[in-house]
Amino acid sequence: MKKIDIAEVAKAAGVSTTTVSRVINHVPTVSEENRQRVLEAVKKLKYRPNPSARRLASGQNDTIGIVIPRFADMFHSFYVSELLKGVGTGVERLKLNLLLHVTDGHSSFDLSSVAGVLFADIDGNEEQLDWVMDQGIPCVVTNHFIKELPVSCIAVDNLTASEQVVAYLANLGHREIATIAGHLRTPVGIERLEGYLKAMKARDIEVKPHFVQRGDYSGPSAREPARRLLTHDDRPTAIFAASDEMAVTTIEVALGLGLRVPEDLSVVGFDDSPIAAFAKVPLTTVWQPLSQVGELSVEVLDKLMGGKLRRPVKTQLGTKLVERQSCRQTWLEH
Amino acid sequence: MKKIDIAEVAKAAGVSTTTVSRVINHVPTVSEENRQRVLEAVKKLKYRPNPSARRLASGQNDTIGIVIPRFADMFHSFYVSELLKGVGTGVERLKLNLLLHVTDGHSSFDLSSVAGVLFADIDGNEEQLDWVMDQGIPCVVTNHFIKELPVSCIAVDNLTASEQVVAYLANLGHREIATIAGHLRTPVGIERLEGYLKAMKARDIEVKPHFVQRGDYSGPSAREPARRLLTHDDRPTAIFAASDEMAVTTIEVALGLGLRVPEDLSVVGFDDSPIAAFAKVPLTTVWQPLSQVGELSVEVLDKLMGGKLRRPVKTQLGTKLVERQSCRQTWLEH
DNA sequence: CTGAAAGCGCTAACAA
DNA sequence: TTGTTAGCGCTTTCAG
Repeated sequence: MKKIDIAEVAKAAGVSTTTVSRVINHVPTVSEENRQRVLEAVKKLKYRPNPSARRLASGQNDTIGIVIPRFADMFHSFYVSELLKGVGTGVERLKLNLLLHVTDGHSSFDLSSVAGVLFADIDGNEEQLDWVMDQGIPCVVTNHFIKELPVSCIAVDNLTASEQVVAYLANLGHREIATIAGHLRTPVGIERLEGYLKAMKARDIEVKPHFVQRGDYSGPSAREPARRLLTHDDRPTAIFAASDEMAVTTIEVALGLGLRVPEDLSVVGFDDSPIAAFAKVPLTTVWQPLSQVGELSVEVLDKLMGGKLRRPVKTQLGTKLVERQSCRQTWLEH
Repeated sequence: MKKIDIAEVAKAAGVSTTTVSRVINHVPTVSEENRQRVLEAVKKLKYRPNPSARRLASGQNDTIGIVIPRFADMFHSFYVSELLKGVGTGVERLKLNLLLHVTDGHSSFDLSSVAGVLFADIDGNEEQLDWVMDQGIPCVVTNHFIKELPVSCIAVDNLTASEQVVAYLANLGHREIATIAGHLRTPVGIERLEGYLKAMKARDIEVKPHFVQRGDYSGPSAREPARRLLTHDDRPTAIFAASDEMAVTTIEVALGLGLRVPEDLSVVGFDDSPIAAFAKVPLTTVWQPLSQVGELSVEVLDKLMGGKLRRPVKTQLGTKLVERQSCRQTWLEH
């Protein structure tokens, strides 16, 4: 079974390769008769145009790469699924192809075969980003707002989101508001903490030293911080955790200590991951427009590739506080 | 800024294009001196070989496509993340590229640019599968065990898994075991129900008509079935739900009805999704080797593409029952 | 509306 | 060890 190329089809249809090419590419200047003959030949021979040859000849490349750092934990899984949903939508709408690369950090993949790159976060992929930028390949970074580099970033506004959480809690009458922060080596973690600090300050609420604890977003990492907070003489009436996992763990610790949630303790999470709704106490948390981030990123990348955008774009999308049942007004506590 | 091709580099390095090609492709028969000169020229000119030209000339294609049906619900998200983790690993190990296509069902994507296709389930993608098989493109289907078609399938052994659930429950002393099945139009749903039925029969336990209820895997879909089961005069002491979401909902309904879990009702789920561990009552459920499925699929596909495999492979991977706190021995109930 | 011919950038014999 | 020379399969002028 020999391979069928455009010439075979042309021969079978009794036309030139050019005409076949025209039919394939939907160029209108082909007589209906020829078009039919070509279409028939294509079907009969099961002809499939060679994409490499196509791209080579037309000098085009419509595939973008997306690099995703290690999927380890649940947060990343949820984050990635949501992001991918948006990216998938965008890619489909713009008729692009998506080359996926799940990286463990340093494996260099064939970024060369791609017209643009999307970094789903870059924690651990800094060198790859550098390389891509160095090569002048258009790229967009999501979830990681990089102020220093002239690169496009699409992320969620974590700072404002955290401020809103504190505002919400304060409106409920809370003043003893503690936080369990996430990793402080990434912008996300830093911003969530800063938002808390800023909002507290804005309301002239004192941030007692032990009110700022740290975890790493994972559930177990919040166990100790939560215990410290809740067994302290001066315990908070509300805790803002930088992830839903940590919030859920916090609730568990509280319950284990004989505290009632939300009666004795209000808890707010971040992410609105699936566990939030199913948790022992349905969690009030921050929803992020992750799939929008994905879709927008593709759009921006596409423009970048098309040269329709000269300067890097830096965008932050808003979040929404979703109220469930883990918070309560202080004056109802008694 | 003109485009740099291999000829430019050759000129700059004072060698032929062939030599440059050799250096790029790590062909050993190049003098150290020339190699260095080429490398320098490459760096100075920021030369990046054109992947299309490369593939065209070498007649190779090392990218595989993965098509993922609509991500709608949580189950799919979790399923996809896990699968992708495995696929990512496999692809990296085998030095393949991964073209991702998230489909809403019928959009035809550029499967032509790919040497093999992985279908992450095919619910709703039947025509695409047909087309790919028709074109003779190697492919592997996961999660969906297709007996009728000569196509490779890698899936989880749902039948045995369900049998084991019933066995587990029976060993705990339960005889009044009901089930809330999932979609019965896909093999997964059917197998989970069949496993239940088969195991019940094997133990000579009567399956009362109302003991077989149906949902669609989603949490809300189990609400009515659970209520029917639990408000029935002849209510079961154990319920096996075909998904964790449905199991969690079942627990909620039971709790709402004043039943205790696991004291008055044992519940088993399926998937071991993240919500299982965080649920109100930590859920005993079935863990599936999803990432292994992904990795194995890539391996099989690679062999298929390399012609190292003539017949389609049909493999079922085993599951594991993970015990948490939603089940209890019947004789402890009183 | 159609076709001949000139590449697209690279690889792979084949010589040297 | 190196270079010459054909293509790889398709698109795209440019005449007709």
